[in-house]
Amino acid sequence: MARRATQERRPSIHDVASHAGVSAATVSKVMQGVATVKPENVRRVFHAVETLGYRADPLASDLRRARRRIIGAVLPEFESEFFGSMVTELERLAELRGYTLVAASSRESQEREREIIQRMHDWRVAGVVLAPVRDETGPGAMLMTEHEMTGVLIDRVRAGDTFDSVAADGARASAEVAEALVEAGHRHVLVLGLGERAATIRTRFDGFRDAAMARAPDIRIDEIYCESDLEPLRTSVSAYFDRGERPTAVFSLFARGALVALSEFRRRGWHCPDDISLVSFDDAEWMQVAWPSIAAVVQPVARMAEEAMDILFDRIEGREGETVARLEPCTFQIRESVGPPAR
Amino acid sequence: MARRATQERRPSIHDVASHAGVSAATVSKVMQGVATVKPENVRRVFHAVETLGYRADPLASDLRRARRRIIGAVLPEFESEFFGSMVTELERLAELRGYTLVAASSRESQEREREIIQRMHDWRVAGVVLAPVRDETGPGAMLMTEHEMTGVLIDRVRAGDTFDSVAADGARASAEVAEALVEAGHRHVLVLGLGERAATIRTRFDGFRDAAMARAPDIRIDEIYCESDLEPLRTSVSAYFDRGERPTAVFSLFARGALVALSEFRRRGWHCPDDISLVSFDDAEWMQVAWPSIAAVVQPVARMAEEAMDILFDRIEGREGETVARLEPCTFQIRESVGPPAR
DNA sequence: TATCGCTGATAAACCGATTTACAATCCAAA
DNA sequence: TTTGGATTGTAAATCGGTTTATCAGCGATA
Repeated sequence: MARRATQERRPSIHDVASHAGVSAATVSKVMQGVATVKPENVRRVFHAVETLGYRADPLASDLRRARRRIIGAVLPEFESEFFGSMVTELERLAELRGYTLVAASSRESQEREREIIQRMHDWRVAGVVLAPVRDETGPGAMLMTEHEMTGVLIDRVRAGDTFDSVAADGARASAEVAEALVEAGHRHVLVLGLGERAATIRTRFDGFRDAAMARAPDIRIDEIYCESDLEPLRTSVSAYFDRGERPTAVFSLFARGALVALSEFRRRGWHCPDDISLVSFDDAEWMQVAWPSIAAVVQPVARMAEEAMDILFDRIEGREGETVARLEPCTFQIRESVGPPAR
Repeated sequence: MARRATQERRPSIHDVASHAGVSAATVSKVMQGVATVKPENVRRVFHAVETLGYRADPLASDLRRARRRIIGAVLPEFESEFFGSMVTELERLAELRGYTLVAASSRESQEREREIIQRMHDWRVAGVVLAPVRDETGPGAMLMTEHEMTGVLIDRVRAGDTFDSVAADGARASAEVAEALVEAGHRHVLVLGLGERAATIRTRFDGFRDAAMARAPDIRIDEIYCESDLEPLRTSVSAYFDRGERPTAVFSLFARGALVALSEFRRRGWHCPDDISLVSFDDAEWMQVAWPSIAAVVQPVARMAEEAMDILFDRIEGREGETVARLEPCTFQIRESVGPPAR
C-alpha cells in the first residue's frame, strides 16, 4: 500500500521541502548549488532527495525560466548514413551543453517541413538546426524568419546573409570530380540528381559543369533528376540508355543515385569501370567494399555538426555578429570505379 | 516599435482573453472545442487568436494535465537503415495520435541507455519504445520497471512476461537460411555477430544452429563476434582466414558484418559465390545492387513499428491485459551470393 | 411573485518548478 | 543597549495553460 501510494504521484519539490523541513525555495536553491544555504539544511535536502528519489521536472523548470533547454533538429530523412550520423552528432553536442535534442524528419516534404518548424515554435525550443528540403527559401526557413526563431541552416543552403549556415563545399568537391574525369579522358558524362531544385544538388552540378567546361569545352553533360522517390529515376535512366545514349561516365550527385546507376549497369552486363565509370557525391559504407569499390566525395559530417552547434549556441547565448556561412571542405576518395573511357 | 513589442513576448492565453473580452478559461474551452460557449464568444476568441497569432504552449498545457503528449524512443543507433526507418515510422505513428516522438540514441552503450531512460522519466513521457543495447535484462529495461514506466521493448528482446515486446522472428528466418545453406551442400559455415550477448544475435544464432544441426549433424559452425566497433571483427576474420580456415559459406547475423566479409573476400581475391557464399541477416539497399547481390533476411520494420505503437497506446490509454510478445515473420531474400560450395 | 433548473461565464486553484521581495536572526560596532 | 549590516530562509508571485467551484442571468413553472 505504502509502496503503491508513493508510485501514484511522483514527488515534487514541495514533497522534498516538507520532508526536509524547509521551504520549496530552499530546495530549489540547493538543487542549483546556490551557496547561501546553511550546510545543515543542504544535508537535509540531499537526504530528502535521496529517500524520496526526487528528480526535478525539466519542463516545469523551463516553463518558469521562459527558456527551454531543447534544440530542435529538422532533417529531410533519417534513413541515410549522412543524416543518420548527423543526428547522432547533433544529439551528442546538444547534450554536452545540457540540452536535449528533439529530431524530426520532414520526409522530403516542404509542407511537413513547415509543420515541424511550427511545432518547434510551439514548443518554444531554444534553437533549431534545419536541413531544408530544398533550400533557404523554403517554407521552413521562411517561417523561422517570420517567428524570429534562432536557428542555423545546414547542408542544403546557398551562402547568404539571411541565415547562419553550414554546408559542405559541394562546388569545390564536384570540381575535383570533374577534373579527375576530364583528366581520365571522359567527354560525355551523365549526371544524376535528387530534387532538381535542391540547393546542394544545384551547387554540386554547377561546380561540376563549370570545372568540366573550363578544362574541356567540348564535353557533353546530360542530366537526369528525380524527386525523393527513386523509381522514376531508374525508369528515366533505363530509357536514356535504351535510346542508345552511351556516356563514358556517370556522376551521381547523391549516394542512392549510385545504386540506381550500378543496377542499370548490371542489367545491361556493363562492367565498371571498363565499360563505364562511376562517381558518387556522398560516401557510404558499402561503397568501399562494393565490386568495384565506388569513388565518392566524403562529406565532413561531424565537422559540420560541430560548426552548426557552435554557431547556434553563440546566438542562443546572445552573441551577435555578422551572419556566418561556413563551407566545409570535402575529400574526393578515388576508388576502382573510375577508369579511362572505353574505346 | 509596435512590431518589436509584439515579438518581445509571445501572446499567451491571457492576451487572447483580454483581446476577445472574455476570460482565459473561456479561451481554453474554445481551443478544446468544448460546446458550452456562446457562438458569439467562440467567434471573438477565434478572431483574437487569428490577429495575435496565438498558439498554445503544448508543454504548459501538458504540465497542468499531468500527462505529456510525448513518446520516447530509445534506439542503439541512427546510422543504419533498420533503425533509421524504424524511427521514421515511429515518428509517423506517434504524430498520427497527436503525440511528439523524442528519439535518443544509446550508441550501443548500456550506461547511456540507462541515462536516457532516466531522462525520459524526468520528462514524464507518456510511453517509451526501447530497443535495448543487449536485451530486456539491461539497465534501461530495469529502470523502466523500477519507475513503473509504460513502455514496449522492440527488436533485441526474448519473449517473456516482464515486458510487452515486438521483435522479428529471427530464429525462424535464420533456420530458413540454415536450411538453404545445408540444402546447397554447405557443411562448414562461419557466423559473424555484433554484440555476442545481444538478444537478437543469440536468437538468430540459435535458430541457425538448431536447424543446421537437425538437417546436417556433421556441419561445422564457427563463430566470430565483435562489440559495436567493426574493426576488431575485421581483424579476427582476417586472422581466421589467415590460419587456413576455409568455410564454404559466411552467415553474418547483422548487415554491416556482410561488408566486413565482402571486403575480406576481396582482399584475398575470392569470388562470391564461386569460392564462398554469403548471407546477411537484415537487408540493406546496397545488397540488391552489389556484385554479386547479397542474399539477406528482410525484417518487417514498418510492421514492427505499428505493432509496438498499437501495444504502447493500449497501455497508455489504460487497457490492461496479458503481457504480449509479438514475433513478426521475416522473409529470406535469396540472391546471387549463395551457391553450392566450391570443390 | 417566488422558486427551480439550466446555460454560460469566470475567479481562483493548480501543475512543478524559479525568483523576488521581505522578514528573521545573529554578530559586531557605536 | 541600540543600531546596522550581513546571512539565511520563506511567502508569494510567476510561467502558460487547465480545471473546478461558484455565480449571474434568464425563462419556465408553481
